[in-house]
Amino acid sequence: MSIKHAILGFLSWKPFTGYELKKWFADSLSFHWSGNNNQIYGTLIQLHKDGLVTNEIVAREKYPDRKVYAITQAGFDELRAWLGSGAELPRLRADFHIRLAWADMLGDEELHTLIGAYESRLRNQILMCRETLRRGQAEPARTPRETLLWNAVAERNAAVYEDELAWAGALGEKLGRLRLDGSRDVAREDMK
Amino acid sequence: MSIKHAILGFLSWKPFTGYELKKWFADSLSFHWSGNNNQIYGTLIQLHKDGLVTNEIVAREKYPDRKVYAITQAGFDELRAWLGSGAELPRLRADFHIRLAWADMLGDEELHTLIGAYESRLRNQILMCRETLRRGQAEPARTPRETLLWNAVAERNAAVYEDELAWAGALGEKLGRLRLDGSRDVAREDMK
DNA sequence: CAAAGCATGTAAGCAGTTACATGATTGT
DNA sequence: ACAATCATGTAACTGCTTACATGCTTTG
Repeated sequence: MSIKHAILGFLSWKPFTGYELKKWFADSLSFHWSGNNNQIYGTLIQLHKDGLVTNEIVAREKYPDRKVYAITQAGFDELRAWLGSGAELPRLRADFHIRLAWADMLGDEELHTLIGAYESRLRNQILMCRETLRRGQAEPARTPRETLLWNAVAERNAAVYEDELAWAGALGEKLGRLRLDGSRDVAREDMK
Repeated sequence: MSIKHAILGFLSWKPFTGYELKKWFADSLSFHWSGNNNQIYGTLIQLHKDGLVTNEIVAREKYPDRKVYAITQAGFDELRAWLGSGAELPRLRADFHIRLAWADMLGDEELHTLIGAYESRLRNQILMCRETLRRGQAEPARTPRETLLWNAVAERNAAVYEDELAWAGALGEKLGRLRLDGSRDVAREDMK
């Protein structure tokens, strides 16, 4: 997977400038791209070379010129072919899980604090996702089916954070129980 | 996040060769790294340069020499410092979700097939995860707490695929319902 | 008057991937 | 005979990231 097809996707909707695409990527919580210039402008140049998009320079007073990109038939065909090809498995890249694998080096307090910090970060992210979802799915919304698809993706994205939060909470509790079942020394340490 | 700290983690357990580490990464379903040579051997060379590991060449009859890497105190300190630092948010990179965002171009049949293919891939992956979990958490298992942590991570990894499958199933149903509520033409198309 | 927005682009670098290269040994 | 395992390493590449560079305009 690369950002290429996502850009073609946006352009299949309507023409955009690099700057506008950048904002879409940067603002989206479901598409996990930073929206950095190098990648977007670079990919657009490549797509243009490959004949998948055309561009038109629109000069304006008082503001910089805009380079408006539009999808070509070849671009449309490429997008459609990609849609039909098999998707990769989803992949949760969770720094935190790698850390946990070696976290037995840490004391109970420290581990507990770490999990707590992770939970609070997750809670914050969930609030943002939920707020975005609540504020409406203005997005494309050209057909009921498209709206359903966009909402499903955004919903699933939020759910991943929520599930992760629930899992972290359950883990914290399990660790607490293990702590009680364990040595009295550990229990005493608990009282600071 | 990079593989650097995961390698230090393994070495904090006991000394390993690059070849052995490679297998750990390649075989793990929870650590999402391919276990390619370039990255592992390269990182080991870097870690050695930085004084975080030592290496000892062990010559053997009939087999190639082994370069056995061991963690140093500096490496241990680095690992511990990293563990204490804040973790990033988890990030589900799902090709399939990006595809769905533009899948309204596809016909009902085609979309249904696509979701079905994704579900079957997920089911397969879940079987593998569950089998690995069932066959026991031999892994490090030096303390009950470490076992708990490793199991929790593996469990969460499997759950992500299961949740994704449930979500995809629910999405398929929603699309089906929308289809019935929609035009008769679509319904007729259904009968092939 | 400073910050944010509009708009394009480049430089440098990190993390990770597949594939190549070598060569003995063991299992099917 | 062929494939897999043991074992180390390199080359070439993709995808993505932060930060830099420019310069005008609008908003706070």
